[in-house]
Amino acid sequence: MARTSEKHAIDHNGAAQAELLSLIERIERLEEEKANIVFDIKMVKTEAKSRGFDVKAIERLIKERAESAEQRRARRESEEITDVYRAALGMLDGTPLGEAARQRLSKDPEPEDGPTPEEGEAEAPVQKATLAPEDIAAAREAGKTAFTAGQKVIENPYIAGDPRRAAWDEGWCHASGSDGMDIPHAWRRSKPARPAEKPTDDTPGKGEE
Amino acid sequence: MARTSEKHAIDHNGAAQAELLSLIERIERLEEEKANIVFDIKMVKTEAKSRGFDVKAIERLIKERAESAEQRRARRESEEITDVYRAALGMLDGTPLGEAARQRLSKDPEPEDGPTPEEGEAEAPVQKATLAPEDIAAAREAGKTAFTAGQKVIENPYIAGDPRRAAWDEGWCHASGSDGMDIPHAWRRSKPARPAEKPTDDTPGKGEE
Amino acid sequence: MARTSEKHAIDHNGAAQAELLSLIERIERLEEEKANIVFDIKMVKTEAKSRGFDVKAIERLIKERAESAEQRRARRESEEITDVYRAALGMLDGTPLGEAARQRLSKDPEPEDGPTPEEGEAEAPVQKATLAPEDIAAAREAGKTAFTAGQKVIENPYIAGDPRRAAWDEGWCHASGSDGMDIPHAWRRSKPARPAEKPTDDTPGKGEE
Amino acid sequence: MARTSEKHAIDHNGAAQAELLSLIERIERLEEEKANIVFDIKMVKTEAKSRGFDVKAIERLIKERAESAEQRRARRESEEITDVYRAALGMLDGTPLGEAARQRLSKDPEPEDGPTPEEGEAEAPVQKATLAPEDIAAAREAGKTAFTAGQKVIENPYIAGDPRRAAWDEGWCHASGSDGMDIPHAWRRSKPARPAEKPTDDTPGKGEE
DNA sequence: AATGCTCCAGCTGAGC
DNA sequence: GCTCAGCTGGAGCATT
Repeated sequence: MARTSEKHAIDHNGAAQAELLSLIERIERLEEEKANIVFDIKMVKTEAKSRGFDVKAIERLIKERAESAEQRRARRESEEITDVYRAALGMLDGTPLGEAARQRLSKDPEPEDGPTPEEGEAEAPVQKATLAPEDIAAAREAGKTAFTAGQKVIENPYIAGDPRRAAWDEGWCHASGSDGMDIPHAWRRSKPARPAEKPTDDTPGKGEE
Repeated sequence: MARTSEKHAIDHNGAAQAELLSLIERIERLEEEKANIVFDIKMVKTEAKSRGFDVKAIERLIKERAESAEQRRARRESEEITDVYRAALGMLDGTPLGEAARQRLSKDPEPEDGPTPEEGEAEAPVQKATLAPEDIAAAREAGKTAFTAGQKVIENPYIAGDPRRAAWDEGWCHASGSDGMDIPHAWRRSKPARPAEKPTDDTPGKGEE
Repeated sequence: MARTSEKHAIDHNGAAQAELLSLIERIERLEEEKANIVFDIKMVKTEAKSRGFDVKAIERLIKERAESAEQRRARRESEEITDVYRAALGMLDGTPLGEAARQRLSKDPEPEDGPTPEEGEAEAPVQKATLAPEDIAAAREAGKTAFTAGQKVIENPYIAGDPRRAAWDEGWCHASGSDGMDIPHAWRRSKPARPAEKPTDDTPGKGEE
Repeated sequence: MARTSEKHAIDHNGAAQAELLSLIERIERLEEEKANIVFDIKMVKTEAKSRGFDVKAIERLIKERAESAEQRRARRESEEITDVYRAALGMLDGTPLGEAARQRLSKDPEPEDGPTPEEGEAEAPVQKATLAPEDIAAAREAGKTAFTAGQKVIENPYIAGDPRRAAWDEGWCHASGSDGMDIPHAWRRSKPARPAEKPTDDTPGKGEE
């Protein structure tokens, strides 16, 4: 320990140790902060749960919100394809096709043959391209109005595949949230007695010829 | 196991070592087999990809097929709730509500007040309970017929929330697979030119007043 | 689009579905096999535990045994460095330096100044290079003899840093295993504090040799 | 959004949405902070690497430093047992037994037969219990002195199993760090090619108390 | 090609 | 006793 008289002994020699220690302590400090934050997150989730929200759903939403446009596109596409495959394997049981999968399936296999002129009939099956933004906006407003008028969300007049369907939904939901009364029941995690649970046909014969 | 008269060397002493070694070798053998299988799985996935399938979607399906009834129920519910929340936050942008979420939202907030008599109007919004299995089956057949007749999948006559909608879908899809021609284009992973992509406005202002 | 009567209808159409289903089922089959093996591995580990072995240690050994030479070298070096750092931070508390770290630390800081001729004194601190293989072998034999003579493993005459120290250890250990009686006590997981750990007999059936 | 005169306007309607959004945003905020910290940690590690430290070793040390006493004990024991097993399988090749494993192996197989009176001979194989703290301290000082006198770390006079061995090591290492000159060569990751690692002295500020 | 990063499943320890 | 959160280990993926 003697080591002569320099004052700067300690801050010079052993520089490597000091450096190492410094690095380690910096990391430890950061790890501690991180642990705090992780704890906070857990607390918020606990709170959410205690208020009746589905934490898993919240987590999924947060993930979606964080997605970049490209990631979102990729996820959407993958989900659509899953729907298509699911339909192919006869696994729909009870769950209708998602809209996007519907669109994908309805795509003409030989699109290069030209446009599909029969598009444009009855109710609303309109090509996205042919709809003006104001049509979309109108549908949104219609949805709001519908909610105000007491209509149900399932009374959306647009059929699947029509972009106005989504817009109407949004309008309805928005109105239900900010203009109507609180509709907490639909928001909460249901957990209603779990009436059936058992007699469900467990893992049915997957057989599919 | 003989272990008779020998100087008790190899088979007795070192019993612990032998035991240990045996255990380790058994595990190693199993690990090797496992590695082989993992490799095989990877190969199959590679093959699937090379044939144009979306491996991620396949993995999702395999997971679903392996689910127990309870797990399936839980997953479904969580997905529904996610939809509901997504709608609440105005994140639908382009994706209409899923059917289940629609049902959930349309549930009367005070179901204990009695049945909802106004149910039963126009097109097809029928309560699941009131539909006989033969109705479902009929819808399925109708779907098949519709496909044969050249109708598109988006022309499903049943509105969202009607269980026959899913049945019709299944019929249509089934027919499209086994009675129609092969429709590979819709099945394959699209990757079609990615026409837009471009100035993608990543993480747009999430602003939703 | 219809395309009705071709002969190759069934074996062509739905080809994509059939292909998809085939791929999925192949994967499922493999996954099942994998699950079986994973289960077997778990069983063996359970057995090992029930016989008093430390499963974590066994896993570590299996990993080491699977290592390539290069991986082994890398792991060793990283461990040495950890020792060196640990020493630097005064974290040795009770654990002496590992041999390798000792070597590393004893390396002359300025190796370019020339060889370190002062190497070769007293007890045994001999350079690896200067030791003939027969010296190593002799040390190994000495270890065996020492065990037979009732010496303890801590009576290894070679000092740290001498490669013969390891050889002697190996000889001693080998003798303790194959020439002596089984010495199970040292092999078993000690659990000294909690003397009885209750009459717990986890996974009971599993024979206790 | 109007929300003017209703009594149950802001604090009632849309309450669930607002609540949900609030929760989600709180989590997002925290996640963002967390991401920042994770990034910082990565940066520090990168810096450490660029200064020649072995990041993996640093991570290991941080983990050890964070361990509770019980965890530390458990880890130590598991490592010892690994050594013992390794020896049993003849995997020592080149690596002598660790001290702890040595101790464990030297434990009398039948401790219940009575105390081991032959303990206490020649050089230093002293029971921990019989060593006074001052003996340990003395060994530590001896280690320091030895370093000052130019001795090598491998010249530790205490044999394996003697607690003073570790103390001597600590003294030596401490002296090598704080009283000697910096001995960076032994500290650095050995990458022998890059002899100097530049005069890099990034981010010097970092308090060196 | 090799490395590092990220995600995911499976396991373990706590807590109601 | 059961669940559940945290964690470790591994596989896949992107990058250089």
